[in-house]
Amino acid sequence: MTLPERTVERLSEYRRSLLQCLEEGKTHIFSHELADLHHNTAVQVRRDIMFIGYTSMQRKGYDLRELVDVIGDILDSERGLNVAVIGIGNLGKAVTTYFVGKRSKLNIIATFDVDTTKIDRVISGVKCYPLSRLKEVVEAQQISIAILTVPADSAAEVTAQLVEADIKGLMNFTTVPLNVPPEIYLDEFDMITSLEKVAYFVKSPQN
Amino acid sequence: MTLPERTVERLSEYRRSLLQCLEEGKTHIFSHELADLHHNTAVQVRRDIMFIGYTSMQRKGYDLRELVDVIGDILDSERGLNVAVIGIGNLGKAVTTYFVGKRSKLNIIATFDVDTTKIDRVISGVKCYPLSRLKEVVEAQQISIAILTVPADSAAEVTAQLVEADIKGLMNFTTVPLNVPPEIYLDEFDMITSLEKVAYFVKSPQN
DNA sequence: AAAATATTGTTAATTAAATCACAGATTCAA
DNA sequence: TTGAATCTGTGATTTAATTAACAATATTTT
Ligand SMILES: NC(=O)c1ccc[n+]([C@@H]2O[C@H](COP(=O)([O-])OP(=O)(O)OC[C@H]3O[C@@H](n4cnc5c(N)ncnc54)[C@H](O)[C@@H]3O)[C@@H](O)[C@H]2O)c1
Ligand SMILES: NC(=O)c1ccc[n+]([C@@H]2O[C@H](COP(=O)([O-])OP(=O)(O)OC[C@H]3O[C@@H](n4cnc5c(N)ncnc54)[C@H](O)[C@@H]3O)[C@@H](O)[C@H]2O)c1
Repeated sequence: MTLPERTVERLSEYRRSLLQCLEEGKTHIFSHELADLHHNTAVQVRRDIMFIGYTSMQRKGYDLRELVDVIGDILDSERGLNVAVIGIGNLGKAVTTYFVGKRSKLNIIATFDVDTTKIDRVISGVKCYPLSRLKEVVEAQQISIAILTVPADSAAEVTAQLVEADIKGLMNFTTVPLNVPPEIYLDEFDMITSLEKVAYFVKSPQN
Repeated sequence: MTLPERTVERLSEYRRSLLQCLEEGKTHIFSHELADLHHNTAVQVRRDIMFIGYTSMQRKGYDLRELVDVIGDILDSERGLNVAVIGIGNLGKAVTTYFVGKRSKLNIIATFDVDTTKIDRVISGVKCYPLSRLKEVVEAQQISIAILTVPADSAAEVTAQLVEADIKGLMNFTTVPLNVPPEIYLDEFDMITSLEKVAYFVKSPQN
């Protein structure tokens, strides 16, 4: 059984808050507390947790450590997944720098570019390969996820190469919608849309 | 009447494709063509367009120019909205550089930081102010939207200042969920969640 | 100019997501 | 040790979003 997309997102968000609470020395949390940390209701939290089959200590709230582990069992791959960043410009660099070392189960282990001045450079310990070696490196290093940060006008072409290289999941930062076969999971991570949405709701408030 | 959030997002996406088609010299587009460009069905496209009250030339498809204008009437504010980027590190810099000059109705006109070495520096023509002048500058320059790219551990505090400065909309790039009063529109633009979602669906494919 | 075709706009049906409502479990207070 | 209070887990219900179905209309073909 696969979970609803929104539930997966919320679980990822919950986990971060839970880890934060653990660091602060807490051991348990109530559904309404977790709800308050997110923009969410206690029922929704309980429903999400029900989905993953975890049950709490009655009346004590959820055990933070246990819940974090259960979410990990759901979200993470046991051996972790390897990730590559394609196009190491302003955004690609920021993303790489930021992510390296953050999530133990998602490792950025390679970057790719066509700019010869960037090739072989190392950013936060991650080496930049020429795009021409994409397929070879993806295979050798078992990379399953690509983060696409190339210019919009090469996005389609590079995506074709990623498909060819047998990538399994793709997070698209560019502003053009991509086309991939259905077995590849694609997330359109679109800043312009999000900003325009904010602008719309600023202009036309809900209530 | 305000539109459903998802419809607003799709309209923003459609517009970009429509502008692209215009540049390529096309004048009309069918609902199924627009659907194919996005990950979407023709019915959904027609429904979205119905929402905004535009009707096509029967059988000729939608007039690109007209449709772009109608979407503009819905999404854009007549005089445009002013935007500030808060925290001009790796990500803030990338975002600022990228957005400046892109959308005519959304203008990044100021950035803010606490790092004295960054203050007064100009990035892509946009000046960096000390955060202490936030309220003053927001008011003077009529800034209504903030893009938050400060470190996670100062996010809450800076957000309080943004609320105090009477910002109307907020796009949060940090990894902590924020709390703002309900009249402020908040978009949690969360890369970690998106990447973890990709990882989950790579691990557990849908079909 | 009749028939076949293609496309929209919209009502109705379906599906998915969120919320309500409440029984059961546990704790606390007296 | 009874009763009130608190919190979870979940069936039932509601709401929201998507999809199906099709009449209406314009265009093309014969
Ligand atoms: N910077 C942002 O905040 C931002 C916001 C929204 C969208 N985007 C999108 O993200 C993408 C990257 O933005 P950026 O600001 O980092 O641009 P950039 O120009 O700084 O970086 C692009 C990088 O891609 C490399 N590149 C070019 N063609 C390539 C190819 N075929 N294969 C591999 N690498 C290639 C370039 O050498 C460069 O290093 C763009 O598509 C942009 O639309 C960026
Ligand atoms: N870089 C990424 O790709 C990425 C990805 C996901 C999330 N994020 C989040 O975005 C935020 C920024 O990331 P980054 O990589 O650009 O970090 P960064 O350290 O490069 O930049 C942070 C900037 O904020 C400034 N700053 C610090 N405190 C401030 C304050 N109180 N007010 C104003 N400015 C302040 C710093 O001087 C610095 O210029 C972080 O919260 C991070 O969690 C970044």
